[in-house]
Amino acid sequence: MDIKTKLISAAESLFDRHGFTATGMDRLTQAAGMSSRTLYKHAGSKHSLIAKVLSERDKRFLRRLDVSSVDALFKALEDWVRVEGCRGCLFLRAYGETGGDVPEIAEAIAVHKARAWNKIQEIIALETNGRGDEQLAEQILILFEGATATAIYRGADAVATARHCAVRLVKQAPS
Amino acid sequence: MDIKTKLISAAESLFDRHGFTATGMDRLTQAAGMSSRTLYKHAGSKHSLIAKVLSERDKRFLRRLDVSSVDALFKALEDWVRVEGCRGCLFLRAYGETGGDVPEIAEAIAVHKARAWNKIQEIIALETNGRGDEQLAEQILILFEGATATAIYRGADAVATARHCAVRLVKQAPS
DNA sequence: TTCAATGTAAAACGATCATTTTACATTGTC
DNA sequence: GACAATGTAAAATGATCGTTTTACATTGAA
Repeated sequence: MDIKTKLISAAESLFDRHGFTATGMDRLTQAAGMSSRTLYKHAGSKHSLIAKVLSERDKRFLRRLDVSSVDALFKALEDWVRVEGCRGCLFLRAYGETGGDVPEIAEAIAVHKARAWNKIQEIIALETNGRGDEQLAEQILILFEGATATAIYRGADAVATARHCAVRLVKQAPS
Repeated sequence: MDIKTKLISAAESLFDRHGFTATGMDRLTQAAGMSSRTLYKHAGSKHSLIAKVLSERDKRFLRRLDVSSVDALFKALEDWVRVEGCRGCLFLRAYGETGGDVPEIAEAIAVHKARAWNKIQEIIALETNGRGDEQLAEQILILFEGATATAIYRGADAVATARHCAVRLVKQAPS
């Protein structure tokens, strides 16, 4: 595996498991199997590493959400949670830990949330024959965020519940 | 104001604004206006202080949720967000930052989530003539968590959207 | 074969971490 | 008027933080 990929994926699991601030560079170098000199050559700084981790996760996550129905959207989230577990939205956690005060991190978060929101709007447009129902899309977004948060302590079943609820909302929408 | 109250309320706002791990004891003593000796006399340790902050927040938050309808429940959350702002559920953030590895913190989180879940079940029972509709209650829980998470980046309007959605779900439920 | 790139290992950097300690001032109470 | 409690101010603790540096090994291309 490419050394940069190895670093970012090791960092992602440590950040997810223990939090961003609580994860020190020592533990990071050890998990990535490289010297701190090499780590800094590739990452630049811890803040920059966090931003890179978030950008990679954004890509990986949205690749999974490449679907065209609300049902499939929540099915994809359910799969993600069952495979990767769930400790909450890593982007919102990064926001909470940094207070939104680190520009490159705040930017990565904003990009991800905008892309997810666009994806949901796109799916809603497909399912309602092109009507741009903002209200419905926001309801689906809230269910999506809610499923992610609730899955932390109630497991993947919460995502299934959100899925049924979301599908019903879409069915009831005027098309 | 009582010195312990002052400490815990200063700690709550710093933790909420900057995160738990990123907030150092120096900043804490300064904000609370007391020496570190006094702080440790009352708090015991940082972990214990975090647990106390969470317990106090649990009390304060659930006092606001002392209502008997789903509509009032989300109205209360909306008020909370408009008054206090929203950086996400402080309990889930504490879970994310500690990885659930600190027993006294994990316990405070579990207590809060159990109490909120019970409150929602109680309201659903009231609104459906005593039928214990677990599925509906979980949907409301997910909307509640989702509103809290979404409000971080979309503001209090997201809570209003969740509110309308929740009310509709309850109306459609068989009673 | 020599140069530049890319890596490791390990020490050093000054800052900050959570926590304890030392020394002292102010209380209210018996 | 002595005592215990409760507070402050500030230094010291040893550990750990993110980051840089020093010294050296390996490699592939010119």
